[in-house]
Amino acid sequence: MKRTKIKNALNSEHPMAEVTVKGWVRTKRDSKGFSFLELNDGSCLKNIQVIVDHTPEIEAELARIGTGASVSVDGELVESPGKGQKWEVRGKALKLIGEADQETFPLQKKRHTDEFLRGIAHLRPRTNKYGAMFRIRSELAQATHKFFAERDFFYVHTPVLTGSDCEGAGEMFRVTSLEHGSKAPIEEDFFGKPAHLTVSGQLEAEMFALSLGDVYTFGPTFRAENSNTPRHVAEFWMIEPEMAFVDLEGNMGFGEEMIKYLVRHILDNCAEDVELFAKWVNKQLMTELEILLKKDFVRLPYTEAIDILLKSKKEFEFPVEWGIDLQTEHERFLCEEKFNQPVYLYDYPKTIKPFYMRLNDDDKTVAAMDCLVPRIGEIIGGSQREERMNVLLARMKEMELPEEDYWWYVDSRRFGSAPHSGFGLGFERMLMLVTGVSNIRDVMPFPRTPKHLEF
RNA sequence: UCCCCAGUGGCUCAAUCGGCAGAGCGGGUGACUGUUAAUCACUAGGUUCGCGGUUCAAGUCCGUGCUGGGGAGCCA
Repeated sequence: MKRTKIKNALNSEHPMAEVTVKGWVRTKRDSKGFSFLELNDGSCLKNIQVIVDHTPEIEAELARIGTGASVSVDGELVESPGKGQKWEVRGKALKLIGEADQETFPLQKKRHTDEFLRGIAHLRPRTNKYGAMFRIRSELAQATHKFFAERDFFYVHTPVLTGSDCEGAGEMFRVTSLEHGSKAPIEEDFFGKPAHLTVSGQLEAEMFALSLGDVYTFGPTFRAENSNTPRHVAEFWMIEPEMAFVDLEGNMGFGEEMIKYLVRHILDNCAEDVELFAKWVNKQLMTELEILLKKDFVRLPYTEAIDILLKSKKEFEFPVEWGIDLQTEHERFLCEEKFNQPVYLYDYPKTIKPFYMRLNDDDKTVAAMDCLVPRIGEIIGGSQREERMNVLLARMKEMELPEEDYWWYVDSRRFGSAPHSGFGLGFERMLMLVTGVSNIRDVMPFPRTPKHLEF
């Protein structure tokens, strides 16, 4: 018989004379003459309760069934006479599919620490919390595409492999098909020149914004930084919209609209899973998200931010003056203490920002923007791009970038250039925002961090 | 990479001043005719992260390495 997903069985409007459910046993409770099984198949947070009488055939199966085993149950869906659930399955036939040895199966019925579960990342989606996490992750990805589709954006697949080794100041992963330790000249390597994993699809996305209008990329991104923090991983997913004929203000407005849309979508579509996080992970979660949805994001020019920091009379480890790159302590003060809500900082000094950001009329600042949210820090980083070819070339020269490596990028300004803007939004940080989880390693199926390439 | 903290049974933790390694949960066995992290009884389970040192004696003190966590830096 066709399998009914537990989610659908639990949401059933009426009893079912014949039903088959399959899933993993969360717990088994034996009595004389009958047993209860709690079954979860991942379709939703809740388990379905199965009751089976101890016929000889069923008893033989039950003897080998414990927490973690996968089973199949044929029976009927009936209203449960017990408290705690509406429906239960009265099992007629019970079949063990995959045994789980109780002596060595690492998941128990009790709560485990996140640290322990990280060590068994291959099994943690079988827990309530991580099951909920990865259902939300899936929904958040779907919502991202939905958001863009509803606004007539095109989804662009920018390359993961890149040939420019000066794509950014960040450390990049080298890609090669040569043997380790090979002394062969670079010309003999696969591409005949140094190849790396992408740190951003932005430059390529810009080419498509200047042809398809509104586009976005959504894919994996790599950073070889030796970072050991709860906010950094070597491989993560980034959403990067790029929009033609949009200035910095439009860019910030769009980012705010997007964050609010995604939060709203998850609250509306993953209520049960989110509730788990609000209850067990972060008690302030719902309050935080309500504030985020209700208030307009603060818009604060960098220069004013420096002013606020100077006037705060707060002792910072890193002294504040105009021109510095803001440190974590500064960002936290502004976002969590001063405003306690999402804050856009914009118009940064050109000296601390990359070459492609549009130079403002003051000749000192560029049209950059960062969106900071409490608890997470930077969730969006973006800018209006420099569309004036002569200014762009001057900036590249200033920063000693080899023009020839960017010939195609400069070409987009040579032919039919237009104002355009975009930003990058860290997908995992967005997940941390909606779930209240504080370590990025716990919002990814198999996180990659320095010295960790297990699974 | 730097600073701080931690590592004891499968998991979460305890162990006084350096003096017999323990509990709860989980596992196993049994009891129980509607359980809900079921309950009750019995039971097994230890290289106290590795290496070296101090000491009559080290889970405990010292050195070192590894692992984990937190903070910072790095970070398109």
